[in-house]
Amino acid sequence: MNKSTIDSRVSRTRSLLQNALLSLTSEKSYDGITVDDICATANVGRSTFYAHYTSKDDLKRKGIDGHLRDLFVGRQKEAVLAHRCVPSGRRFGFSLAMFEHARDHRAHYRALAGGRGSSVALAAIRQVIADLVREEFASTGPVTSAHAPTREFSVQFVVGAYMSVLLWWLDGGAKLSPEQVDAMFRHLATEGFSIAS
Amino acid sequence: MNKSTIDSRVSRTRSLLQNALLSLTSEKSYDGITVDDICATANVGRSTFYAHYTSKDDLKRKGIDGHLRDLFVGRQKEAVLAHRCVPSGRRFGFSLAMFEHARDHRAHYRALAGGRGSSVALAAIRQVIADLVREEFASTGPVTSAHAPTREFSVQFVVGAYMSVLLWWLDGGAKLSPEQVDAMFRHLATEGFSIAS
DNA sequence: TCAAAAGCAGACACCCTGTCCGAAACTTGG
DNA sequence: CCAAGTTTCGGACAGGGTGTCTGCTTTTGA
Repeated sequence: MNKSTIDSRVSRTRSLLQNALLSLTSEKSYDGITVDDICATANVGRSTFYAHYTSKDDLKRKGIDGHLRDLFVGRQKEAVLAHRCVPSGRRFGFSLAMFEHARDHRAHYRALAGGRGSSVALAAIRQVIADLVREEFASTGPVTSAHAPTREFSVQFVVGAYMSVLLWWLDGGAKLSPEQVDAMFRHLATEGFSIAS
Repeated sequence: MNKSTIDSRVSRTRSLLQNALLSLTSEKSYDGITVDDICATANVGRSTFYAHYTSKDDLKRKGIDGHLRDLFVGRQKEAVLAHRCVPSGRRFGFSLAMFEHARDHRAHYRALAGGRGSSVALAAIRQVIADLVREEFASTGPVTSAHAPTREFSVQFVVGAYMSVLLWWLDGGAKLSPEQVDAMFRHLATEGFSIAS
């Protein structure tokens, strides 16, 4: 049997488990969900669960990774491409794509990152963004300035700001368009609050 | 016996438990700490624990309430005062005071906000900062710009960035001085990542 | 068709939680 | 100082979740 092809049973099981977790998350808090709950909802044996994932967090993490990959592997290419085609013109190329994606999958985001419990999901999303930012900083070179913020400091700054406005935007119902929040974010990030009145 | 006076054994026990949780939080993640760990560290019987608190979270909550009060109610006044003394010259006046405060009470912050889990404490701290920022924006007037970020958007942006670098700084052992991180934060916040090479 | 891969149920040991109890230790008012 | 009232302690207990393992059944794909 070819190792590279995935047994249909495997993908079926994983899909069932992922969906089960997703649907359960909208019913109760993440912490309150047990592996048993997930298996019962998915109609999958508990031992089978552990044959695929090492823990509940693992399931969630892999699920998020997968979803984010879908979101980005397709999208990000565009975004990354966009900012690379205009290397000096468009910083934070991930921004717009991410906002759009968040709006399109608002329910997902709510379930995974919403409320307060699921710190795992938030951390995962944060991780993805942090990687994107680091990559961008690496390609555009470090920020040169008088006060010389550390590279990592800059990353934390941007990621924190981004996550904050992203969640705020979603919690508020995403009334502004992705383009609007993207513009505002990019403006503050590049220009800052300079009193250049 | 007067009900209002507290048995010395009671206050002793509670203090021991609070301190135990505090010191344990700097060793391992909050989730990884068990009631047994706390009791062992505090040299308190497990049944005694449950005579005072209903759960680990209860212990944390009651501790946070007390500590946050101590930490902020007194200090916050200073911080607010500080930025009012130099209203136009120094944006984000809370920044330095907050960094210093965080360093001085690092153990406390770790325990209260450490890792990522304890959303309760994080939310409380975040709230305090958000209020300070809002107040500052209100006094210095809105940011005028082409892309016109919402007032609240700006608040979320700054608070998110601040919390992010604050936690990053603390998690890394607070090796940089408060003055340094303050300078870096203020620089990025006011100037942004403008490519003004 | 048939061997390999995956699924399943259930048992197991382990850990953590929260409750309860009686005995021992302590605090405090008289 | 003493005795009553409290608190603490340690251990036992049931309940529930975790993660592993095993033998058996089903499904897959060549």
